Amino acid sequence: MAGMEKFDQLKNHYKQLVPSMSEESWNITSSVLTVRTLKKGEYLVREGEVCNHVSFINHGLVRMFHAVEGKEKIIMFAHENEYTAEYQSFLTRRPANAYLLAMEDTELVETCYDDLQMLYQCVPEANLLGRMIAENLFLMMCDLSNHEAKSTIAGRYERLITEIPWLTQRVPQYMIASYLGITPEAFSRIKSKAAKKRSTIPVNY
Amino acid sequence: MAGMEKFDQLKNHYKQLVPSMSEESWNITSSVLTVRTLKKGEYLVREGEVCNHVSFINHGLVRMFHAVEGKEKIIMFAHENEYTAEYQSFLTRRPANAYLLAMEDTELVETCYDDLQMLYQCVPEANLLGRMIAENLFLMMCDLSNHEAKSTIAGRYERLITEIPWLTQRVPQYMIASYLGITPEAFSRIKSKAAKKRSTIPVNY
DNA sequence: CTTTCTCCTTAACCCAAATCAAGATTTAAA
DNA sequence: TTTAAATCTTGATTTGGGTTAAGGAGAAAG
Repeated sequence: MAGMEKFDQLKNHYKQLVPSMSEESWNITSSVLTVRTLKKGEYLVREGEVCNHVSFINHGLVRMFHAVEGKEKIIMFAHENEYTAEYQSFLTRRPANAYLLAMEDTELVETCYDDLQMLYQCVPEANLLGRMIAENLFLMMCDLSNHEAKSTIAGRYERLITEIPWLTQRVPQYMIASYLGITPEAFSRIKSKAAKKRSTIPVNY
Repeated sequence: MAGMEKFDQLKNHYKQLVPSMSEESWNITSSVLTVRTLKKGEYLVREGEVCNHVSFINHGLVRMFHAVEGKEKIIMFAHENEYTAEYQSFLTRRPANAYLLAMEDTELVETCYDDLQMLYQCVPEANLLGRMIAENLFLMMCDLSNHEAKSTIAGRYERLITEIPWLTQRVPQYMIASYLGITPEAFSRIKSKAAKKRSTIPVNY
């Protein structure tokens, strides 16, 4: 079947989570998958719409954000081999609270809501898989909340550049500022202070 | 069996989530449940420990908080007929980032990690149940994050007193302040302003 | 090569909330 | 009931980050 290889990344991901998954279960699963491509700047989901798909990112980069008083507050970034969705809306079937936007040309492998419910009924491994995906999403939210609660902005910045170095390569700084919950100006100040602190280490004349 | 009725609340909760659950599945499940009672002020989990149980609250009240610079930042409250755990630690088997503390004398019905994994293997409905619990936890985190992102402190306070009125009855205000992410002093001022605003409604002389 | 965006930086000023401090009020204990 | 502890309120001061504004550097487009 044409384009079958587009599901390979997702298949690998499934096999990692559930090594015991049968070929038959995979065949049923893959029969409801669809590929979608987005150009840089296109929306996956808009606030107010019901999010009807869970998407696995083959390649590309997506950001999720709230629009608050005309400005955007970025919640998260997602990239290759990760899932993305306004999963709250997807689960509750209620309008999304956030936007999802492709920041680069992006290829997705998607499952729609009804098909996923069908899989939960028909494929024995699906609930296990669904549990692991929900658990992972939950853990991600925890990490987010932990970092926001525990660190100063400066500390969170230090952590970000060491733990997610690719972010600073692929994302402009004003978006990182939004992700940290501050203005670009404040972010700029913090950066220069941090740099100054580093250079305060004693130097020989 | 002595104390069997202590599992009734949890059984009801399961039946609501998974009406099709068989008696046999319930019997296997209940065989790994244990009851624990805590006095007011006792810890369920301390930061740095691995959280080894998921707990269903029969009665009582629990708070979860981060310790940051000697002060506590409250993440959530949990009460009767809700689950509580440092679920991030429970899932990852890594040290907890937060404390869980009984704020009243509390009775819990618990499952330990190994038993739960066994249930996932042996009880067909368990993965479905586990998925629903993880999804619910995820949705709760989303709500939390949404409100923090979208509302002013004053707005979040208004929402709190209308949607969770029992909180103000059972929890001192300085803890509600911590939950909202502000100091008790700031909370006091916001409250008095909000009260003043209400009394500004035209009055006849 | 020059122009035009887009993005980043720096400075001056402002404000909401933190901090510091002192009382007042409520609750629990003795 | 009196005392002690915990909680809540109010005021004065400080401060981190927001806002506004203006200039600079890079990348893309012409």
